[in-house]
Amino acid sequence: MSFPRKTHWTKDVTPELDGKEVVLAGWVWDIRDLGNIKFILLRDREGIIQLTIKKGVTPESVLSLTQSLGREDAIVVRGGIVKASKIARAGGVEVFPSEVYVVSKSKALPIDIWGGSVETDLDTRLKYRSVDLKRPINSLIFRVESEVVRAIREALYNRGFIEVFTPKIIVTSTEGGAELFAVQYFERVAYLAQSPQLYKEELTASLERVFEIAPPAYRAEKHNTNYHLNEFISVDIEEAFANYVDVMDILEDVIINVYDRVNKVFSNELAKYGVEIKVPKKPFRRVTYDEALDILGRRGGLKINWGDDVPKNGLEILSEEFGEPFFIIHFPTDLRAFYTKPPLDSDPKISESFDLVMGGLEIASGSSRIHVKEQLIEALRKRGA
RNA sequence: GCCCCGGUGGUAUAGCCCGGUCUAGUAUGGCGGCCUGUCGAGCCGCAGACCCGGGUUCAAAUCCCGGCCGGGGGGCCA
Repeated sequence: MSFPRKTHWTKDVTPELDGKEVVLAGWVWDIRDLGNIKFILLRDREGIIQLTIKKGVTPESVLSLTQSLGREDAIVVRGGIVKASKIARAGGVEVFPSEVYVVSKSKALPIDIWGGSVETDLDTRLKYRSVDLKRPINSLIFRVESEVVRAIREALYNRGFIEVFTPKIIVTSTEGGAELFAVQYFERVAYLAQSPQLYKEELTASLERVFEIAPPAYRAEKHNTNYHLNEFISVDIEEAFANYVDVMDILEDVIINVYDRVNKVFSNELAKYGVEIKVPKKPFRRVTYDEALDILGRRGGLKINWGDDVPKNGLEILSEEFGEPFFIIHFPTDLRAFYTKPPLDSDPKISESFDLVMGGLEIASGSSRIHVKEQLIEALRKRGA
């Protein structure tokens, strides 16, 4: 079957186009049939618009065709735009179809995607994931994710970084810590990369500033929380001729650009779900590890031994204290990866390192790297490598 | 792996403690009908379910045992 090419997203059909003709395409979200007048809500990726079918106005062929339409049928519609003050939905615009093409009929859906009184269990939703993704909130999540990644790239390209892609099937651990997934690599065993870290460091020796949005990184840990995954998208950057303070500065730009872009593009849609974006301001607060422990001990009633990592509830207390995103800097050297550079102020127990914390979560970490070969070898020896 | 909780139409649930009144209730979705301005549309009608196996009992959705599946907590981990 042939049908005309889609000319507009539903969100682009605005009252200014009153009297114009458009071709829309999408899925039947809902039908309200009042007999001689019928309203079809058409959904595409960008939103929902109302099609109005009216006896005496709509052509007979369209009238009879729309009799048999059902929810989630895929259709293409040619029609005229009419500015309508009475309708609350779809920006006060309705479309009177002159032609309707049914691309594909839908069966009854196995789950509720309309967000009424029935909330489907996650497990059932995942079973019918392609249907579940029709829910507007899910489509929004994917579109925001895409914008976030675009904003990260934008900020980093502006800072002179280039994007690289490192191997994901590797022979051994690149960073230590988390367990690796083993995979059969022909006649031998290989592992899925947990981090692009060491590749990144090698790349700076020629390309200076690189980043990778790893698709994805793998950690073989049997954790079962909503903030730990076995497979996740990581953003890694590495810069030559720079230290941890320079990197925090870049990170601030990246974070602010992400919030700013998402706010500009999605503030209206997010408001429907009660989400309001606050764009953080530079510079982010920087507290030292020692200060953080002190604050937690005095105001949070949380005692942490020097040398231990700040636990999750500690980060939550500090987030409450500071509100905005903040850095914890100068972690104990032994707490960080072997390539992290000590000493700070000639104290080898303290490193040039930072964590970025937002909303009680550690969302990024970084450090100056050791650039003297002998020190690197020494650091590896200390860890028993 | 450990502790706790649960599995009833497509979906989400009530009923289970205290077995019979369950011919299993409700909402939503589906199907059919009515309505020329709906927007969580409304109204009328129809179809649709007790996870599997065993046991107790005159009688099991309901009680007991086993299995399978799912949820929550905590542990490890970023």
